[in-house]
Amino acid sequence: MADKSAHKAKVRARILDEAARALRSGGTEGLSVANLMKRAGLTHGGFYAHFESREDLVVHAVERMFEDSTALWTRHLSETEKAPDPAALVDNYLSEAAMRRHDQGCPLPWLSGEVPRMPPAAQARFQDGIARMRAAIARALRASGKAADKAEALAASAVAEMVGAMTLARAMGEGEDAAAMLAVSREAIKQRLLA
Amino acid sequence: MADKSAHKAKVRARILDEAARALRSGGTEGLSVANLMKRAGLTHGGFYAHFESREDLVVHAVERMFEDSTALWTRHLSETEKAPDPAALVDNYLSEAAMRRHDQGCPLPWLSGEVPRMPPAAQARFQDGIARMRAAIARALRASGKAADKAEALAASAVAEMVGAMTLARAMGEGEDAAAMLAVSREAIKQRLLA
DNA sequence: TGTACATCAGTGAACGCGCGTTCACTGATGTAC
DNA sequence: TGTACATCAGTGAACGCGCGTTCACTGATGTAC
Repeated sequence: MADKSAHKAKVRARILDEAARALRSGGTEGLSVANLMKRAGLTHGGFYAHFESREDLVVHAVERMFEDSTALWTRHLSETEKAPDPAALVDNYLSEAAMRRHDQGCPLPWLSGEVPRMPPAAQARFQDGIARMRAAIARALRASGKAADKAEALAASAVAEMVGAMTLARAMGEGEDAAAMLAVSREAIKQRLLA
Repeated sequence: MADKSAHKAKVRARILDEAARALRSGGTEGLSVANLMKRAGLTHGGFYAHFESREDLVVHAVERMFEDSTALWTRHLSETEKAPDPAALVDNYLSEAAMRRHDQGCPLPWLSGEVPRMPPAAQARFQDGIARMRAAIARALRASGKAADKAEALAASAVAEMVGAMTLARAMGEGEDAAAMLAVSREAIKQRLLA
């Protein structure tokens, strides 16, 4: 029985991984149950052993995307720095590598435009994810000596520009113009945060 | 004949208006030919007298959205100011009224996440729209005394934060938190632009 | 001015297709004795 | 240890539905004479 449920959890995780990938590249509407299950190496009927409905899947896939994103962020910080460095966060988030990675990373630039049309539970995940991202940056700013209220406002503004810049860079086709857009925003944000 | 083609142009415009509305509230996938034509007061078969395909419609609807947005912008400026004032642009773009208007305004916060999946011709409209928006702000900054290279970088950063802040505010549910997000970004951007 | 004809925007039935979901089933695995 | 039974992840055919697109048609309008 332990084996059986461990197997089930693994398969569920595989489905969620594929769902996250599909959501990033195709948006909410680009994810179909049949395609998803084929990519996970199963047939479509088996889907309902793991999720109540397609909507239920979307909610959990969004949750998973934020968990992955947070994990990536945390790992990157603990590998490179002792104390979280706001500038490193920004450079990492707005790197060209992050722009071109379509299988990992923060869901906001991919999906935030669709949030108002998502199921309420998924909307809640996004609102939570936005709040966590702001809090993480605010924390890093306070650790580097900023006053609490200044840190909150700076963090909110930084998150807005990071999400906007990444979204626009991808909309611009991920070429030279897009890379230049990222570079401009990296510098603008860091200048504000370190001032 | 003049009457007939004037009529056709009017109907085409009505279809495009409804398409723009549908795109804003439902994204690219939320627009169906049958629904659209019903809203325009026609039956679905007649669609192909006006557009080659659904894809062709999306391209023209995006074009129309940018035209509307530019017109709104221009009208607002000429009504309220002689010379374009960067601060007024920002306040206008990131107003709570703009956040809650779902039938007008800039297509970027609604659709920029979907651009990479749009037909190439629609992508080109977006890239053009982004460039125009940056150029308009840069022009206003130069007019208010900024050096040309500074103006370009400031404008790019401002556009990124404006699009990001509006997208996030809508994702946050358009309530108090969302309004606060807009207020923080308005102040952050204006401080940079006017410094 | 009046009549015959051509044009073409718009109608509505029909098409093939992929979608989310259901369901009777299979067969490997875990449990009870 | 060996056998009988229960569980349940996964299969694959089938469902009803809305989609984009096609097409034969209608009927109002504009043109030619």
